[in-house]
Amino acid sequence: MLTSSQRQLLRAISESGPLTRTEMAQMLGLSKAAMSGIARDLIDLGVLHETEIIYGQGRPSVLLDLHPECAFFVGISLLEDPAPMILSDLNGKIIARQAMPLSRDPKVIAEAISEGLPSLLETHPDAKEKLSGIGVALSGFVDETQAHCVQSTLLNWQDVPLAKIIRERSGIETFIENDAKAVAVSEKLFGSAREIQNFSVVSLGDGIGCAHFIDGRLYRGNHGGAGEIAHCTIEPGGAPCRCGKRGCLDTVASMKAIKEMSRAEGLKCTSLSDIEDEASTGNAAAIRILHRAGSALGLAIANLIQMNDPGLILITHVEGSFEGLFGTVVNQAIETNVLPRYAGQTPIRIKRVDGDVWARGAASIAAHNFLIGSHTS
Amino acid sequence: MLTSSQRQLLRAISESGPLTRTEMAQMLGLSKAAMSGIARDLIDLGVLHETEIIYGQGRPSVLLDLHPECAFFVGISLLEDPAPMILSDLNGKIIARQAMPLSRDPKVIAEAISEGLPSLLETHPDAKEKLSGIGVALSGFVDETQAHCVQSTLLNWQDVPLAKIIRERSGIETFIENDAKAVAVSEKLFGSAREIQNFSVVSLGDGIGCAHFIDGRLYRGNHGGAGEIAHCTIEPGGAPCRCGKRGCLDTVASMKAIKEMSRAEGLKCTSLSDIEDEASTGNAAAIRILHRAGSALGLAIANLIQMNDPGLILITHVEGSFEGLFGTVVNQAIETNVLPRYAGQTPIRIKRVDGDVWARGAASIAAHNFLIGSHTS
DNA sequence: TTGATTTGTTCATTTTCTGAACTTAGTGTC
DNA sequence: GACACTAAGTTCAGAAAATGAACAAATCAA
Repeated sequence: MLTSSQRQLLRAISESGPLTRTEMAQMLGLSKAAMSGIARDLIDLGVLHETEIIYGQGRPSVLLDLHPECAFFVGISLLEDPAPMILSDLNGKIIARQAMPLSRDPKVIAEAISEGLPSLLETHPDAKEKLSGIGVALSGFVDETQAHCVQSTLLNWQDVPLAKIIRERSGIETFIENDAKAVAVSEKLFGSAREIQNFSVVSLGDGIGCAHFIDGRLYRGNHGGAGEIAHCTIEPGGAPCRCGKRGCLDTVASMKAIKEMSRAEGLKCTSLSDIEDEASTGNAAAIRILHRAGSALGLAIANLIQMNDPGLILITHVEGSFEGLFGTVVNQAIETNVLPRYAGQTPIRIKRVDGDVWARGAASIAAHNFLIGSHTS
Repeated sequence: MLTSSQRQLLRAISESGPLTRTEMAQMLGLSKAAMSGIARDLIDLGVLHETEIIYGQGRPSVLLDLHPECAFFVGISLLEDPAPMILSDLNGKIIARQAMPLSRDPKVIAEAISEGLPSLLETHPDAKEKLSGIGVALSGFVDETQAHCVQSTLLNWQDVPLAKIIRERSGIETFIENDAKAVAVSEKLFGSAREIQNFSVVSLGDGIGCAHFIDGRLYRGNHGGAGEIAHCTIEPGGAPCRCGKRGCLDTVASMKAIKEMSRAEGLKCTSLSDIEDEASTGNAAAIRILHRAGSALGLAIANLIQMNDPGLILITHVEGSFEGLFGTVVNQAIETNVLPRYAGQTPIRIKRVDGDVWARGAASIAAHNFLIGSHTS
């Protein structure tokens, strides 16, 4: 078990990248003497290692960084069938990847994970010994201990103690998390939001997910529902949504909605690019659909900016690109719906992600618990 | 200066009310031995005192509570002219109240405060000696050190180091804060949100303000702009707003907007009750106005709930009441725009506040800095 | 009255951090 | 190349904060 100071240090390095001992001492507000000891302990534990030597005036300083292979993590996404299962190191690098059948029965899932583990761990000589946690990403609400799935429509679950079941079957520390929140954590740990304390991730796929980091910590909300942007009412009195109300963002701007609207207009559409292509040739229906979806998403994001004033909005998307009409409309809708004095002040970063997002996010949940712990401040 | 443990303890008592030493030890995760010493020190300092004795099995336990008169605070609201100036104790009780002329010149403000202080402090024998801070509430953006006013349209300020100016002139520790955020802090310290970690305050007056507490701390946002709900677009393409864009919540649901719309319809309206009265007699224009305003506010609050999943929404209002049509429409709009599975899960509390809100909020900023400090976690 | 029970205190010990002096390993200058 | 100069990192004695175990205190229950 790590001490509180050791955790703080790991967190600082995770945010800032490699640091010298003197920098670390300043950041944590500790003396050089104390820092010296903490660093020595973490080096002895194999968690930190010396990397570069920086020459300047005076004695050269030594950069310390996390040792990427001091711990390994397994991430599993329960959002796809078959469910991807990856092995990652402390840098978020994917070392191996395999799949397991998806099930709705928690015990069957635990069994499948346990059976898949040996072959996954075989891919790296140290992985088995240094496996430090399993993370699972799923669609639904998760409690703040990252152990219980409170509710999942997709999996038809109510109060399932999934983490405990997997932990007992596999013997490995396990944490679960909502899909969008897992992606946010992976962006904070491994991605482009490392040093940012307040940011929101909006993940655009078949559905729309969102999660907030506030003051450097994932904000889960009082019932685990923070970031449920998909069911914000964007078109009052609009199309009925599967959630029971009308005009949700999900009914207009999710990929599923875009595809459905296209089909209704007689356009063939298997991905965003299909409609973008149609729109670029001047097809009025395609243009209308993209405008409607883009304006809705932009408005929702603008409202998010107004409400929470994040330091960054990170939009992740799987399909197509943001170079076309859709992206343009989204950006413009954000601009026109944000307080003019603020417009452009909040960076919007677009990131195309691959099929590993969810599994990588899941692994980052385990990594986060290893590095920083869940209940620290 | 207080130690970190002492601060944590004060925070816990401020949230939970009086506690026994054993309860405190459990809450902070400390040993009884450590707690014993910390409590003794704070009692010696006059900050804590023993109140009630609880009899049960075993040795009776002693409740410790904050000593209300261990510190006094001055709160000033720069939102009204003349500017109210109050003296409050650590319970938020207003001990004395006076006023000073409002000015846009920071130096004149500092001067007026310093000149007003002696007569204010005279009202209580200990106040002068135990004055622990001045808090100032204003309309505008404030930096995270609560010292600089980054921008204020109302006062026509840009980067004014108001806290420093007042501190230098008066010799008293001073902090400034945005109006809505100050109200949120006073609700957390003195009001009905004491024990709640995640909540949002929506203050309805001539304008609409909003502020969030997240994980027990005021969330200021990356540019101090968190909670700018008034300029969320609620009616896309709607009425032009003084901020430069269109359809802001402020143009439909603020008291100012309601009054203006009423006037445009030929209704005389000096307060919310006037239109409520008209509506109750069946006046179609009045009903229309209240419906429009109420739906807009309700939608904005519903979106807030979806985005942030707070544990409580506290709506504060000065004029009229929420018993009439307006309140009904607001509540209904919230219900219909929140994910049905969640509807009713987030408590909405309505609170009518008096003319002291802003000044009390200002005082609570000083009290918060005394009790908890600004940069603790 | 006696035992059970739980709060709160005391004190020796451990853990964690600090401050000051010191060592180390370079740069810059003559 | 010898010299001062500079800044990083280490060492070590001592301060500060927390712990654990034993104990004193104050009640209830039988």
